[in-house]
Amino acid sequence: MARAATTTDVFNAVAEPRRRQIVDLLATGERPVNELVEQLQLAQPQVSKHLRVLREVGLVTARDAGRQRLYRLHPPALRPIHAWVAGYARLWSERFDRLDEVLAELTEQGDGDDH
Amino acid sequence: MARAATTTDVFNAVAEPRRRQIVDLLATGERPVNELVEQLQLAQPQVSKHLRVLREVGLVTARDAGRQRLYRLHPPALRPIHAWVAGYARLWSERFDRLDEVLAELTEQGDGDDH
DNA sequence: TTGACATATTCCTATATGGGTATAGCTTTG
DNA sequence: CAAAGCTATACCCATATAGGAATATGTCAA
Repeated sequence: MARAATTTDVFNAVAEPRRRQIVDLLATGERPVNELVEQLQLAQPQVSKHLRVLREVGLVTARDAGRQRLYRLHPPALRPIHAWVAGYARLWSERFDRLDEVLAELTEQGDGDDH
Repeated sequence: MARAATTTDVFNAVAEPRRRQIVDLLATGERPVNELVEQLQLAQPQVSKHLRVLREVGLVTARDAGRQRLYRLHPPALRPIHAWVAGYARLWSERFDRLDEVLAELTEQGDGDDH
């Protein structure tokens, strides 16, 4: 067999540097493909393809605005990654041991929303 | 061009499900390839190959023990991923807003070690 | 030393991209 | 309606795997 499809897994989607760049660019807010192309110094078709992947894993959403299409970041899609890595964070920093406690407390208090 | 080499990037190394499984198995402690093969239900050569990738990105270290080779997890290698994702964590949970403050405080106090 | 174990490599194959280029599909403007 | 602007797709190509199978390498046991 070959590799697993990147399109169905957030880990894979984000493993591609360009796509991480796109995510970073969208961190500040909605952006048209147009602008991403410019910032990334990459051909428009390539950018559209990366956006497609990001859309399929739920990391971004699109909205039509005239002849442009505005893309917006959807952070919650990163949750699986965060959840996985966070489990190891305390293994390299003692600070996170105390953090576990803090988190536990905060969790009891209120509930964070999902997207 | 084609894809970037998975062997030089932790994000890519961990994008592969099997390799994440290996990391998880090593989370509890040192393990011989032998045992990983059994747990993963995967052929030995494949496991050795995945271990090679993990070794090259610094996620695991190996130690010879008789005819076995014991692999040990090296969590700090996950730092880049954690750093990147953590930045987005507060975007899906308000709890993390307060967490930012807590982190800032803890950072001032003492410094965590690196591996 | 020979044979059983435990791992790492090598070679081969099918497949999933990532980028390049051309083009189709829409929308707005003149 | 025609021209121009903005995106998404369709193809084509080179390349990096992930697995499979066989084999090389190194170590311990009889």
